[in-house]
Amino acid sequence: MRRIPVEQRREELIAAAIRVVTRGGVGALTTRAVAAEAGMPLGAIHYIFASQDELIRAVTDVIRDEERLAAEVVSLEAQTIEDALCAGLGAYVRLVESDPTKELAVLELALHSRRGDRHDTMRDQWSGYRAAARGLLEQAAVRAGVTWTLDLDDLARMLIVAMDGLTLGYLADGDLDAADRAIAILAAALATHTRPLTAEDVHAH
Amino acid sequence: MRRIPVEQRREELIAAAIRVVTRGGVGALTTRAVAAEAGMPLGAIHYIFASQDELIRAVTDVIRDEERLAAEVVSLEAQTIEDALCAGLGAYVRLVESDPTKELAVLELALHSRRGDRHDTMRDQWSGYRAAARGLLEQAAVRAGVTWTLDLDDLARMLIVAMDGLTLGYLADGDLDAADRAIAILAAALATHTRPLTAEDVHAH
DNA sequence: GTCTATACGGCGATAGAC
DNA sequence: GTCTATCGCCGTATAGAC
Repeated sequence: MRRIPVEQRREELIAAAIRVVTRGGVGALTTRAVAAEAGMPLGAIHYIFASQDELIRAVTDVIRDEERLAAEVVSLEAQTIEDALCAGLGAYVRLVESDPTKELAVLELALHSRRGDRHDTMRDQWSGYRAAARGLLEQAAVRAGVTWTLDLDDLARMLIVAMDGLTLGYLADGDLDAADRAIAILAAALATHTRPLTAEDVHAH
Repeated sequence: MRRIPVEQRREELIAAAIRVVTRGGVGALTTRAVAAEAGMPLGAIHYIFASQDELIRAVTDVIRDEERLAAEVVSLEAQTIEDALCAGLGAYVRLVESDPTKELAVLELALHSRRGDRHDTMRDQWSGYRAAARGLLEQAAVRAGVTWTLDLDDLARMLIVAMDGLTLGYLADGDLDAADRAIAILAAALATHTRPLTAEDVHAH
């Protein structure tokens, strides 16, 4: 073990912690469990992370970045805004379906960070989600040749509200069909707030 | 203490547990903390609840019933569907605003119950929320003299999706104005799916 | 029936051996 | 720099005193 550089060891510990928290929830995220999962001695954690709380913080940050990355990968081939939104939200729900406990862990970590003196962590996390959503909305509009008629930040917030709600709803009953119906209603509603691009819009750019 | 009937003691313990979990989260919901909060000896818990898990389950159930009750109390004086939805959702978000840590605890408990062998608990809880939402939608429609043009269960699900998302969003950044703007978008969208009552509708009843 | 005292294990953290 | 041994704390659960 002596030769492993600190940075790699740090990453391995975080990866192990993510597996642990995914499997057993925040309550199971203990230093002992992480060390065992990573195949490292217990003490290894404490000269990389000053405390358990610092480890949890690092895990939360990594998961946030992973999720943001996943969102940016979504490529929307659909032509209309409504189809694009249906496809995007549908893909997201199926991501939750493919690994529900992971999403459960994300929510648990977020709520955990909201407690105590780390309100900022959750604020930043959701702020990042909304920024990603805003980017997707812009991209979809360009592709469909339309422009949004409501404030983009408000629409992005609406989209994240929907994703959060869909996540909780799916975790509760696992009803994928019902989620799709809710998505259809929502996509149609958001698509209402677009209009075709005019020459002036193009010029304004 | 000898004279206190079991039922009352049970209720006091649950009330104490709710205070504890509201204050410190699921992680703080320990038998010692609850006993101290209730001013009872540690042992008192274990001949009322077989285990800590049973106590947590009881707490979850009580909170679920409380929330359902709160939802049914909402009286909508607004005349149009859109106003009624705005008022109802606005009132809900302000309930979250008035006691964020309580709502945080509700979510933590739900996610906690979803882990392990109690998937049913969260399913039933959300099912109850949707039933209440369905009732509110029906009531609001009657008052406004309209009828819904989409499946009521789907609309009710949409409403709960929105409430869950709004809750998480508000907990993240505490932006009440932004929540109101999202609510306005949503209320307008749902109001789209109504039409005025006709003579046939009245007759059908 | 009610409560005390305690057993037992898992936890985070650290001092000190290698 | 790396790991082991251990401390003190806190959790659940229970055996037995009142």
